[in-house]
Amino acid sequence: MDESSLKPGDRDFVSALASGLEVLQVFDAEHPRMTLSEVAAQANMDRAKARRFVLTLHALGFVKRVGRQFELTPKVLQLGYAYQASNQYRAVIEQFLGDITAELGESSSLGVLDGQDVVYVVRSAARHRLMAITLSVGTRLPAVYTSMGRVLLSQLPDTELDSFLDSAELTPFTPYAIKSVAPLKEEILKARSQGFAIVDQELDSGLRSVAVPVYTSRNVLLGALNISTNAARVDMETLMTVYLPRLQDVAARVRAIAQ
Amino acid sequence: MDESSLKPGDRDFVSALASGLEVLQVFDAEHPRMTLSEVAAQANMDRAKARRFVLTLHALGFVKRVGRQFELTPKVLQLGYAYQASNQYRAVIEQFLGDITAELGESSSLGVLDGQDVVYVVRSAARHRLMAITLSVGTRLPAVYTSMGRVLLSQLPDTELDSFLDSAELTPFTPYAIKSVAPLKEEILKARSQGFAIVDQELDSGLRSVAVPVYTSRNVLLGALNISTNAARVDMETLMTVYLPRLQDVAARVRAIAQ
DNA sequence: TCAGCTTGTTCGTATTACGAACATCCGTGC
DNA sequence: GCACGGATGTTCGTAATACGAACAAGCTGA
Repeated sequence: MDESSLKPGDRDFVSALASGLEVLQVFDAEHPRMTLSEVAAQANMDRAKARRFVLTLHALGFVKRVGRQFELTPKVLQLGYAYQASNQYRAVIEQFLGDITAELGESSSLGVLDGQDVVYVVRSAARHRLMAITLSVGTRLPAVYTSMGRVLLSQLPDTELDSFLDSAELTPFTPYAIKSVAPLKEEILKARSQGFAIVDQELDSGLRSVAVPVYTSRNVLLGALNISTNAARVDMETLMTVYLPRLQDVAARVRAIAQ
Repeated sequence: MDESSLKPGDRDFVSALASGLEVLQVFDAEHPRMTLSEVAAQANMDRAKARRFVLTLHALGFVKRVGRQFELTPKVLQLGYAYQASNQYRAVIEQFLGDITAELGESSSLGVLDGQDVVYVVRSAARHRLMAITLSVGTRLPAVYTSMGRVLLSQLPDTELDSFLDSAELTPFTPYAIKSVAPLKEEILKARSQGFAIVDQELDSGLRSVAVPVYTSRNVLLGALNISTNAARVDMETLMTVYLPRLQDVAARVRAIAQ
């Protein structure tokens, strides 16, 4: 089978499926419920076409109707379930992350690389934080501006890393954010030699995080573990001397059990 | 717009989307990765057809190829993200559930009704439990055999409850499980009058759980909160005198903040 | 009440998805 | 090493499916 993906317009590309998934994905945090016309506008699609997809998703149970508006049903969670269930170490990682949160009072996550983004796969949220970090499983953030992304990129072979950096779009979120490829690559190579990555207020002001890679005992990369903190509360020294060793401890314990 | 859903074969039903989603859903805990032929067999679909859908999902980034096999990518988590993000009280409920887990050392969840099932929407897993309860967000379990399901059913109007029970399939999982509709309805009505439901070893041997409904201050049902325990470790009295009040406390606190 | 805008729906047909059949690959046994 | 059979990969004629222009119905504000 040819390695390169087929494209829209190819005979084997089912454009109706692509359009239907496009419709499913226009429901987002900003648009949790919409009329048919709003769906069509968001999806940049003919109204009659959007109608068919919404009605089909409704018939399949993925969308429900409230008056003239539509919104997703919990059945959509099932679409991600197999991915979650296929990670056999997910439950134990969740437990370890919960330990971190219980002990340090910080949010902690497992993320994986997906295209240009990091996707949150497991998450243990800190409690009683006024400065809320609003993330959930499935959230995607640009890899280049997250500690997890940087540490995962550092584990790529050079050719893959260079290829990634060639096509990386650097759109700074804060004044602190890296703006060009050369310093970014330095940070990634630094993460490689250190075995961890710290990102300080590059994704959002006040957001400081540290991440380490987590491997199985057979050296298969499971993802990156991180702790997210508030820069006003946690200084760099605490991050390095308390939080990082904690992460490294968890990564080692996962490695000891994960084949 | 007609309230009754359209059916396969109707002109407005996009069968290609339905088939594509069917293919996406044959990846499950038992079949996390499959060849094209295996996908076709699981989906009960012509091989060439399954190929087109798998190739399209691959082109869209939802599926990746490993040799001759295909598996889901973390991008599928994005399909559920909007549902999660649209629940504006999710983060705070997650925090409260985390408190329960920290305090009692038990798993705690928020679930909602979806068809005949309860779907886990928020989950805080207990740590260091040898008797593992393997669930994740997106997991579906039969409403009639779960405490959350029973308590959610108890909040339905009578006509809806009777309609649900008319079509309910009772397939007992354990010797303790209710086998017919009359005693089930009694349990549900009991849950309605008590304001909570307890299910004891009906879903799985050793699994004991208690659930309460959680409402907003405007009396909109958000779902059910539960605590799952091991019957060998937690007796009924502790469940009633320690765990249940804890749940009711959380439900009240959610109500106080949730509009 | 009426007009204008939005939402809901229909149906002729262009285009798309279908599957039978052919092509290629891989693993096993001699 | 080679042949064979089964599994996997792909093509292409065409049946049928999805498309969108246009009509129908509903809603809201003046």
